[in-house]
Amino acid sequence: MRYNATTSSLGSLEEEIMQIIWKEPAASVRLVFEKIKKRREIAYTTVMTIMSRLHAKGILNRKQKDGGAYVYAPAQSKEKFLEQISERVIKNLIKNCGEVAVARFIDIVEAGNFKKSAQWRKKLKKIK
Amino acid sequence: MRYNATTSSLGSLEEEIMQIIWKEPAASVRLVFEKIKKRREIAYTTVMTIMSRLHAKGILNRKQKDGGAYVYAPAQSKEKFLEQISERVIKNLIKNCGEVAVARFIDIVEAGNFKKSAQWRKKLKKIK
DNA sequence: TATGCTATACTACACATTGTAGTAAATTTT
DNA sequence: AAAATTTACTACAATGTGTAGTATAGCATA
Repeated sequence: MRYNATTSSLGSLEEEIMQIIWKEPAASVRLVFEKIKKRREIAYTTVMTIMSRLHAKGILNRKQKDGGAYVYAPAQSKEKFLEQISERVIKNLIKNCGEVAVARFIDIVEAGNFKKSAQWRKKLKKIK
Repeated sequence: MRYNATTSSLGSLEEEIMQIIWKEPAASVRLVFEKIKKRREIAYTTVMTIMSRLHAKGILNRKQKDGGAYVYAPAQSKEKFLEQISERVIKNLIKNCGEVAVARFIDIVEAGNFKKSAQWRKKLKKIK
């Protein structure tokens, strides 16, 4: 276990569940459970606990499907969520590491090849 | 307590101690203890425990001052250390958040004003 | 309507990390 | 040798996360 650390702000199971829910934005515990169960052994209640916690954290919304089981939905789109995390992580990183972080970032982006690189390349260009 | 999260990879006391040691790169527990003690109540052994852990993690080196107390020194310069953290955090962030992180980062840097902004601005320019 | 399946709530435990510090033993200083 | 310091060892609390059992409540069907 362990070694989320440093960024995602979600644990591994939390992450796994969110990935499922973003694809299936109105999911019951059962549904999520079944999907995970296909891959590995896990208890229904484990999934339920995590989804409850995600709800308690405001990451998942839920509503009762006329009296029945809860239907969970992401409180934010995946995009928005990742944006928030990015924002938090980056600001924190810059606060702690300052210029070093900025320099490092540029190097990494320079070196990496991303799918939509054209897009941010354009953005980078704008910064004279 | 708590709420380091997301970046520093060091706890608050660990951080505090490292800041002292980077300024005073050959410090005994006693010295660090005295500095912290000036500001707030803390036990000698608390400082010692953390410095031992920092040593166990490879963040601090130590050597015996001819038989006497340990003298601790940062294993890496502050610069190098921050660089490593930055590297780890950024790569992880990009892995998790991809383009979103890159875009967000650029916006944040654009908006912020840093001391040595000229320096990285020059770097940014190079990326056509 | 009684019974049983399903969902939910509640509770609990393990383990890692970090802050906190006491105690005992070793070593240095006086 | 006595006193003071340093270290090693141990311990505990709080938090976050993964894990899951149990009990209860509610719906569905026999």
